Amino acid sequence: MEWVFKEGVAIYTQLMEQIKLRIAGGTFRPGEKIPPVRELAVEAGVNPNTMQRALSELEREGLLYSVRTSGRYVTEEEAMLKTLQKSLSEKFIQELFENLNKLGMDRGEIVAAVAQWAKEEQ
Amino acid sequence: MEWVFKEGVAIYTQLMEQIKLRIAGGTFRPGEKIPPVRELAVEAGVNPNTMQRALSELEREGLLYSVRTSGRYVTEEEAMLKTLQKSLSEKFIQELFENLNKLGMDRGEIVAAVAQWAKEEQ
Amino acid sequence: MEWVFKEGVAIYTQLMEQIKLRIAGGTFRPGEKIPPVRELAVEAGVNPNTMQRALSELEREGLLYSVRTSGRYVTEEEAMLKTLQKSLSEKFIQELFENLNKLGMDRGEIVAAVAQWAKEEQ
Amino acid sequence: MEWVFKEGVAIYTQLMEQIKLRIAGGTFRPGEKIPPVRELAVEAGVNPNTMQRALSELEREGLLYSVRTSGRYVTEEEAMLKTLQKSLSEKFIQELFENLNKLGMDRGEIVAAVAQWAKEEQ
DNA sequence: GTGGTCTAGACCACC
DNA sequence: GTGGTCTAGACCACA
Repeated sequence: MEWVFKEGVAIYTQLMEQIKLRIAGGTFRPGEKIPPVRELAVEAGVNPNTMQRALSELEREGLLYSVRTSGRYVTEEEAMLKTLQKSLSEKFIQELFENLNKLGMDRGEIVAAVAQWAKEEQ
Repeated sequence: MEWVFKEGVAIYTQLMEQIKLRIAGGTFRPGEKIPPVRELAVEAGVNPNTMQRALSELEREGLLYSVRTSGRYVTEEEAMLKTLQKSLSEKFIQELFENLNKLGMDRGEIVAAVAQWAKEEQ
Repeated sequence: MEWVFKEGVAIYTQLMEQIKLRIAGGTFRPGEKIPPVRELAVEAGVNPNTMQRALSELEREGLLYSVRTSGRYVTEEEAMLKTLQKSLSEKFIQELFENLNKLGMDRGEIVAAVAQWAKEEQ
Repeated sequence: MEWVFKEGVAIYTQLMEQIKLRIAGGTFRPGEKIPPVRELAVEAGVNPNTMQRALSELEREGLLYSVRTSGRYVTEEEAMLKTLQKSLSEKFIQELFENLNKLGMDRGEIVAAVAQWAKEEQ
């Protein structure tokens, strides 16, 4: 995974997004331990405090929980993970519609184009 | 339009993307004159040289052409614009599939979700 | 107001408590602007980041809100402030009962002692 | 009992307070031997000299007395213990009034709130 | 070695 | 000058 940040958007927010993706995508599985703060910070090329903040916020949202002296773990609540997947996928789809709308495509055309793409690509 | 840049990606490349969007989306119409380099540079909060490079590259790609002492214009070649729209929309669609694949969705599910979204949102 | 901290309890938590007291006690009135982070930090003899964290948490709790480039303000929601007062006063009373229980006094004795104190002191 | 200290207040003073609480609360009973200095010091996570000072001061106040080669004992004078209990409880009550005054409650309200609390809590 | 906290100092956007 | 963010580096408690 490559970490590319956008200027003008708080880095810790973007870190949260990336980690959410890993959770929703199954790179970090329910109940599993995730790498220590410092390791994730190094991987992302970011100060440990910044990564710490991102993880703390995710903890507050209930996606992670931390065990003192042991590590951080992904929540085991299926409902929460389902919700996360749903919200992320809807976000992506919404962005697609916004972008393609800008290109002058209407709903029908977008749905058709997506279906076509799915059929053509191997 | 807001300009948000990604760290670690050449800015002129990102400028090109944004301008392509404006052309494909009709903000800059075929045959129309686009704002002067300096104006675009100020708007984007970027050095005029950087914007200049982005525009030159777009000229090389044939999307723009410049008329000495007059300014830069959007190409009038319909085919080129069609191609641009097509490539941009395919890029967006491809990204959608990549992202939703990460979330564990297969093609069928993605197409269904997109169709569903188009139906539900007012 | 003197700032005395307890070892073994996160300072930012104690800062939150003190500021809550000021809000509930009317030192910081509803809708009013509170002093800037840096000023409060100096007053408390604490790093600005620490005070910042305390204030951010209070914001998350809804007791404060911040206006960029202007300052931080106390919420105007009466209900929230009422709740704060209630919870603080109950906390104090509960602590009193705990302490006096340790001294071997039962409820009746405690209530009597409090009533007595109120009568005697000028 | 957990030992939590306040920064900016002499530790031996705080140790005295805690030990007074144990005496008044009956953890250390009249005439009983209390644990050796070193043990108390370890328990409190404090230098033995500091604990020694706290105990000496309590001796000066008459709450403890030491028997050479044997150890330290809690005083058996009932009057003294009664006084201690009284002063501690009054201190707690006074603090309550101070805190609730800050919240804008007057004496009547405070007494009422305390009585109410005693009635409601199981 | 883990998460958690704190400090010191810096930079940014906004007005 | 305001709030907000980020870095670098340090210390702590816990097991």
